[in-house]
Amino acid sequence: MATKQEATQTRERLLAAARQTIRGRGITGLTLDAVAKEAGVSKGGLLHHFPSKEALVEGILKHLFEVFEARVQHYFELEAPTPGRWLRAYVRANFADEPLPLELGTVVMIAMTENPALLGRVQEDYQRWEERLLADGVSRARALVIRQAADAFWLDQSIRTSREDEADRLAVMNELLKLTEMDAR
Amino acid sequence: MATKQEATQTRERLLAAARQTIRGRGITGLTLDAVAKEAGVSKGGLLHHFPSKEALVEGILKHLFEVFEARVQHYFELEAPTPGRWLRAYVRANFADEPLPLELGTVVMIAMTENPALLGRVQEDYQRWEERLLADGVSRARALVIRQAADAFWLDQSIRTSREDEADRLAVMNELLKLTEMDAR
DNA sequence: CAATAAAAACCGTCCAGACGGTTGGTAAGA
DNA sequence: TCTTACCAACCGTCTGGACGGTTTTTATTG
Repeated sequence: MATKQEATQTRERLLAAARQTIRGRGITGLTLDAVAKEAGVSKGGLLHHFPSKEALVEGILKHLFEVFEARVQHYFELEAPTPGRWLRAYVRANFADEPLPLELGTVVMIAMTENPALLGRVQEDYQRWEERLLADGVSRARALVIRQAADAFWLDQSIRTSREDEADRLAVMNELLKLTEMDAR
Repeated sequence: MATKQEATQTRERLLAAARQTIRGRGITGLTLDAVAKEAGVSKGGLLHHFPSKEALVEGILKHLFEVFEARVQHYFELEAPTPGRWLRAYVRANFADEPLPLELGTVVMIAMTENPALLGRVQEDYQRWEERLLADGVSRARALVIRQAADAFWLDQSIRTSREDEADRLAVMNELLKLTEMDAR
């Protein structure tokens, strides 16, 4: 029963449950009890994989970063090898359908306001993206603007109560993609 | 001792204390006890002014929105009456020095993930801005991009550990201001 | 201008449940 | 036999909020 494979599965189930808990119960709803219950695991079991809540938050954070990074990579390969390629991939990854950014934003927020030290540990990844995005053949200021606008997508999407913003979403994405090309350095 | 004026002062002290609590103890650190203690008021006193935690969050939210609105108004009056005037005021308000946006973002986040109904109540204000920003003589897509990028400023600033990003900050702001002018409709 | 009624502005205590985390165990594979 | 993977019960503290009291302000009279 306790094979290594099943252990990893449990770990992933716990991470998935944590994400679901955030989606369903909000920031302060992310508690050990809730996550354990959501995953169908005892709290002791949860604490076996993540020995503290901080460790759990860090786990979610790292996992989401990894998923997001994979997404960027995916879109990068589909993108034409012209200046702004990384930026366009980054934009597309943010505007992809699955609601990853919302959870990512939430967890980043928790970490940010509550445990800056933790955030620092994950920041290396962020730094790597930053460098790629800024050495992408687009002016620094323009690149920063594009990244910021893309980052804010989840925020924006969450504030406006679900109107049929599909058109706007595409419009914003296309505008950002265009901005990567109008400013080749 | 408890004149109407001082009562309002207490209310404002409570709101200030709540903001300070967020800054100092993070999202989950925002508790009634903590706020009351920070304000030097009993918990009963706090609950007199804000009969529930939800009411407190709503109070902070409304207050911050008001402050921000006043800021936008202020910068609007300084701005040249050419297309993109509201957008430029909005950008400047976001990039102003005082660290309002971080708390705003935090509270919006709490409300957003935890109590969407509450957020809806404050959304009228947001809607008003939105309309102004979109009827500003700049194309819709461009306007949306600019607003999003401005919104994300606080997020961005908080994630990157205080490097000397002052130059970047100004660069981003100026780029956004420029983008309001390059796209007159 | 008192006298007084009534409302508003608080305080201090208490509580039931939720919180993060500990402990002592069991079962199974290596 | 030792380690890994888990469970169930439990602990001390904190949580949002209820409650009853007390003091101060305001409104209403005579």
